[in-house]
Amino acid sequence: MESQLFFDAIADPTRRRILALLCTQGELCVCELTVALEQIQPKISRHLATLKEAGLVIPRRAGTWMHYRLETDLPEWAVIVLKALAESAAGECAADLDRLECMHSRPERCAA
Amino acid sequence: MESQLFFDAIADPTRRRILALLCTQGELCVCELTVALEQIQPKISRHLATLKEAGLVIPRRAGTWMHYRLETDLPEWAVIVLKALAESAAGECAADLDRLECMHSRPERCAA
DNA sequence: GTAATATATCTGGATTGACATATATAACGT
DNA sequence: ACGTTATATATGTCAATCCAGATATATTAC
Repeated sequence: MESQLFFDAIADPTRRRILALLCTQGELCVCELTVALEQIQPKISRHLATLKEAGLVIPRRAGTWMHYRLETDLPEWAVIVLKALAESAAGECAADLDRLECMHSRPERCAA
Repeated sequence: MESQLFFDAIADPTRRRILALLCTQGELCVCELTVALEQIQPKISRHLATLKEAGLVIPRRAGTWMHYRLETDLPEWAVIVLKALAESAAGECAADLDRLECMHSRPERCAA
C-alpha cells in the first residue's frame, strides 16, 4: 500500500464519490456508477482503474458486467480515512444514492 | 471547511510531512521545517500558505519568526484523517524528526 | 452483431519546483 | 532617531510536468 497512491486516489472528488458509495453499497458495477454519479462511462471506468491501481477496489467480472467493491485488506489507518471520507461526503452523496436506488434494471448481484 | 481544499492539501507528500510533524511537535517555525524536511525555504513557505488557505494551520508571528500550528477547530472527520495520516507517515517522517531534534539554535517557543 | 466496459489519444488547466525578488523584523553603529 | 545590514519569510514568474475531461476506438462477453 503506497500511501502516495492512496492520497492521490482520494484527492479527486469523483473518486471520493465512488468510494463513498462503495462503502455503503458493498459492490457496484460500472453502469450503476454512471447512473448514480451522472458521469459518462469512460470517465467512471478510468477512475475505477486508478482506484484499482491504488489497491483500493477489487474488480469482479460477472458476464458482461464488471463489479467493483472496496478492498478489505488495508492498513488500519487507510480504513479509518475511508470511513471518515464517506462520512464527510455523506451530504454531497445523498443525491448519488437516490439516483442509484431509483435506477431501473440494475444488474443482478449474485454473490461470487 | 471545504472538503476539496482539505483533500487537495493532503495530496502532496511535502505537506503531509509538515502536517505529521505539526501533529506531534505542536508548533514549528519555517526555518525548523526547512531543516527537518531538507527543503528550500520558499518551497516550505508556499506549502504552508496552501495549508493555511485550506484552513489546516494557524500562523503566529513571534518577532522575525513565523510559527505554524495545526488548526484545532476542525470537523471531526478531518481530525480523524489527520491523525491517521500522521500514523501512516510515522515511518517516513522519523528522519524528519531526527533532523529537527538535532537542529542547533532553534528559536524560542515562548507561548503567545 | 450488440451491449458493457476498457483504453488510447488529445487538449486545456492546474500544480510544482527553482530562482529571483520583495517584505518584515531585529540589531547595530552613528 | 536614522540608516545600514542581516536574518526570516513571502511572493512573482517561468518552465516542466501532471491530471482531468472528452471523443474515438478496442476489447470482452453474450
